Amino acid sequence: MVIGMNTSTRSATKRAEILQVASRLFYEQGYHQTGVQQIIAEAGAAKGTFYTHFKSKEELGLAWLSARHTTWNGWLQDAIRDQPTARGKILGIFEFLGTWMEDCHYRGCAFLNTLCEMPDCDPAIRAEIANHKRELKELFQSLVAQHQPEASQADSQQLGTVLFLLFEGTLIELQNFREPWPLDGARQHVESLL
Amino acid sequence: MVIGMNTSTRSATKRAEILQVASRLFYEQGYHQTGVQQIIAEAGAAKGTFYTHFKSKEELGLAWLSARHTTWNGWLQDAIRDQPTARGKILGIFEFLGTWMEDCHYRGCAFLNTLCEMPDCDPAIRAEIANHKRELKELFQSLVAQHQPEASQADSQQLGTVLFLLFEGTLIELQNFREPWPLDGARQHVESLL
DNA sequence: TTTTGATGACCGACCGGTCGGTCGTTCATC
DNA sequence: GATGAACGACCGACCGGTCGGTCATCAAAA
Repeated sequence: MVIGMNTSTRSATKRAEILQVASRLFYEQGYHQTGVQQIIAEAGAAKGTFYTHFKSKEELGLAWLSARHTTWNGWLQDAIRDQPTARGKILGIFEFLGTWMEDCHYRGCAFLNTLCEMPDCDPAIRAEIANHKRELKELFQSLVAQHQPEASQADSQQLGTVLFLLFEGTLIELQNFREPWPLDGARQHVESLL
Repeated sequence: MVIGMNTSTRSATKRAEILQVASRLFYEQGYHQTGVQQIIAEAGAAKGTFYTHFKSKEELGLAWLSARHTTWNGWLQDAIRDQPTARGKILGIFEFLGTWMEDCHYRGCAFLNTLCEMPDCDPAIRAEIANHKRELKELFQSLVAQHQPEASQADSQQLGTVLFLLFEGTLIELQNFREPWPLDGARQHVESLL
């Protein structure tokens, strides 16, 4: 029993180690710039071990994005959980951009980076990216609906969409310019809208 | 004289052919997904010819973005030139997104794609990308200033920044979802702002 | 006017290295 | 003995880049 757990633990650990190292490298260097050899070297695994856990590099990429979705949403929820109002939560999402950007490893959104990097990738990867962004858009829309309960659903969805698009634009331009003004401009506009 | 011109013409043509083919492939497949071998094969050139005209693949990438800046700005100017008012021009920029997206080869913004693809690239490439976006932001800001001559410069710059960020978010989400709703949402918001 | 030598665009074989992926083997666990 | 995780040598293809050489052009020498 205990030994059996050790076995599966070792296996699970190896797979997890590979995934963890790959996640860091994919994010920091990009998917195409990161080779399987580098991943296994830094994870201390052999080539064969890699391919017992992942049938291809692309499947590892998909596992990375899938895990990243959970991780990133956790960060976001941590950042806005303590905000009592919907308005505070919406502004908190933009504030979160600021703290995230200050991270020395900030390299923008993993999903957008992958989207831009892989024009004709596996449909499963495209779906993972679209799903991540769709959920974020719907978060904005539901928060707007909370903040403006008297508004029509169409109006809430419209404003939520705009906030989402503004967030995405801010995200990408923070990555581009590495300066705080996109966030300042977006924050000010959002405050005036709500 | 004439023969001399033929010589330089032939050279210029070869270089131009390589650059033209590379521009298409870089945009459609991405920079890293496109190899020098494929470029020269489709351009009908030899490896050595490539390296007489470009000292490296990266220099070709820079030449691509530099030319793309001119080309894309030309498209944009063509799209908004006939608009008599600043408001019309601003809305025209967003309309331009729609016609651009309908292009069967639409793959988003070459500059953002390259930014996302190359986290630690040549500073000259980063500068080319930042410059392209800076000019677009300033176009929005100057159009806002024309549209609201009574507003303070700070207010014009603020609104121009927001329009720019909204444009960028729309751009990237059109690429992501390949659906018209991001553009519809952005257009509606811009109309209500102006 | 003809010959010659320098120039440089163009060519394609070739370089070392890396790519993603396979496979036969070892070895711990049950 | 059976199972399967872990290993690492190995595969062909491709990567960006180099290099020796051909040939057309053209200015200078004969």
